[in-house]
Amino acid sequence: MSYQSRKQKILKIVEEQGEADVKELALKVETSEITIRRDLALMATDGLIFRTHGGAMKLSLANIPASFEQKIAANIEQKDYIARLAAQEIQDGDIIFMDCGSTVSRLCQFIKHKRIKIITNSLPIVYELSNTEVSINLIGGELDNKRQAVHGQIAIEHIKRYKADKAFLGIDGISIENGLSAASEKEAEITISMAAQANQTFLLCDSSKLGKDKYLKFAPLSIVQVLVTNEVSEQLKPYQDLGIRVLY
Amino acid sequence: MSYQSRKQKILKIVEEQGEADVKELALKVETSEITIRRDLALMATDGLIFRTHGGAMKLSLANIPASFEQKIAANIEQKDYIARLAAQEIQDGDIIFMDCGSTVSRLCQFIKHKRIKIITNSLPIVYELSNTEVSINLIGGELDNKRQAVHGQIAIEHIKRYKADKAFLGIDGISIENGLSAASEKEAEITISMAAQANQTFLLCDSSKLGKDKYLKFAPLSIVQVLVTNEVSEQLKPYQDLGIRVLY
DNA sequence: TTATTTTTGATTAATTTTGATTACATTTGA
DNA sequence: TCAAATGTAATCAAAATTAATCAAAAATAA
Repeated sequence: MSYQSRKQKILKIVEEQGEADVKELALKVETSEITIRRDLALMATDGLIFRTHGGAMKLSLANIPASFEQKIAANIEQKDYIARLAAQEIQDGDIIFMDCGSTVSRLCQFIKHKRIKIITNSLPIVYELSNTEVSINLIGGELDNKRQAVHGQIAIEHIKRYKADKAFLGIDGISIENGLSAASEKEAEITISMAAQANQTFLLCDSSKLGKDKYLKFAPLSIVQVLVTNEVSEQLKPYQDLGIRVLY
Repeated sequence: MSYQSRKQKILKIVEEQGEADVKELALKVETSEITIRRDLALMATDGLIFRTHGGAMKLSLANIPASFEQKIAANIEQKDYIARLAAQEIQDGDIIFMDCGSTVSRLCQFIKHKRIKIITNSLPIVYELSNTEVSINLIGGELDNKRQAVHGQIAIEHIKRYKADKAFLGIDGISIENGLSAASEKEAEITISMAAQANQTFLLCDSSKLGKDKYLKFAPLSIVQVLVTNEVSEQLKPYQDLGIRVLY
C-alpha cells in the first residue's frame, strides 16, 4: 500500500476519533508501527495532524485553547530575565502603560507589590494584577480573542486621553535599518500610541528579535528611550550610539 | 495517553467545575497523581489554568474576590431562573449592554452560542464569554477590584459612543414610589448610561429587591421597558399598569 | 533483464514519559 | 504557635516511545 492511501486512512481515523496511537493505527492500516511513525512525521510537517508522543491528534483538538493560551511558554527564562531588569525601573507612584506582549506580561510577578497605576489593553495582565497593590486602568474597545487583548480605534482614543511616566512595550522585530516592525497592524497602532503618550518608552525585546524585520515596519527607533534585552552583544552598540539606553 | 489528550480532559473538567483537586483529576483522567501534577504545572505556565495548592482552578475564578463570589452564589436558582427568561429575549445579531450585576452575569451560560455583540464593564462576563461565539466590546476605565468591573467618567463616555438594541441591567432596589435605587453612585451612573443608549432596557431583579429602596435613588421607572423577575405576585401589577412588560 | 532507487521492517540505542520514593514545604487545626 | 496532615519538589529507575542504522523487499529505470 502506498503512502498516499495510508495517509487517507490515517487521516480518516484521526479525524473521526480525534486521536489515535501508533499501535492502533498500525493495526487498522495493516502495516508496521515504524511505517506509521514515518507517515505521521510526514503528515505532521505537512500540517495535517498534530503529532503527540505515542500517536497523533486532530489539529483542531490539539489547538483548542491556542486562542487563549498565551505564547508565554517560549524562552521563559529569557523573558523573566528581561522582565526583572525592567521591573527595577519602576518606582512607587509611577503611571505606566503595558501592552499585550508576552515578555511584558512577565513583568507582573515583579510589580505586584508596587503602588503604581497601570494602563493596559491586556486581559492576562488584568487577571494577574487584580486584587494587588496595583491600580488598573483598562483600555476599552473590541476584544481580540486570540490575543486576549483590546485593539482598535476606540482603544487608541482611550490611550490618547492619558499621559504616563513610562511605557513597557513588546515588539516583534527591531533593526537599525528599519526600526520597529510588527506582525500585526493592530498591535503596531497600540505600540505607537502608548509610546507617544509616555515620557519614557522601554522596549522589552529578547535577543531573538534583534536585527529581525517583520511584516509591518511601523516606527523609527527614535520613539524608544530604553531597550531591555538579554544578551551582551556587539549588536547592541549601534543602538547605544543612537542614544538609546540599553539594559542587559 | 498523551499529555495533549490529558490536557483536554483536565481543561474540560476544570472549566466545567470551576476547580478540581489532584486526586479527583487523577481518578477521572485515569493516571497517577504525579502525572497530573506535572500536567498542571505545564498548563499553568501556559496560562491555561490557575494552579492552587492541591489542585487547579479555572483562570477566571481564581482572582475574583470572595465578596463577589458570594454575591454570585446567593439565590443562585432564582438568578438562573431570571437569567433564562431574559436569555430568551436575545436574538442572533443583537447588540446588547450587560452591566456588572450578579444576576446579569448568570446570563452568560445561556448566550454562549448566540451570535451577538456584548458591550460590558464586567470582567467576570468577559472571562466567561471569551472564546465563545459572542463578540465582546470591553468598556474601558478604572478597574474597581471589589466589583471586578470598570466604572467612572471614562466608562460613561465609552458607553455613550455606542447604541445597542437591548440593555440587561441589575439593580439594588426598585419601588413604585421611588423608582430605581442603588447602593453605589458608580453603578447608578453605568445603569443610567446603558439604559439611555439602548432601545429596550431589561431590568433583572429577583423578588427580594422588589419594593425596596437603597441608599441612592437615581432614576425613574420610565427608563425601564421590561422587568424580569422570579415571583408571580400582586406586587407586579402596578408596574404593568405603568406600561412595563413583566416577565416571570 | 539488471542496476538503481525507494520503501519497508527489524534491531538497537537514545530519548521521553511515567511512577515510586524520599525529603521538603504548606496548610490546617488544636 | 506548634505539630500533624496534606501536598509538592527532587531524584531515580522502569517502561514506553522514538530515532538511527542497516538489510531486505518492492518499485522504477536503463
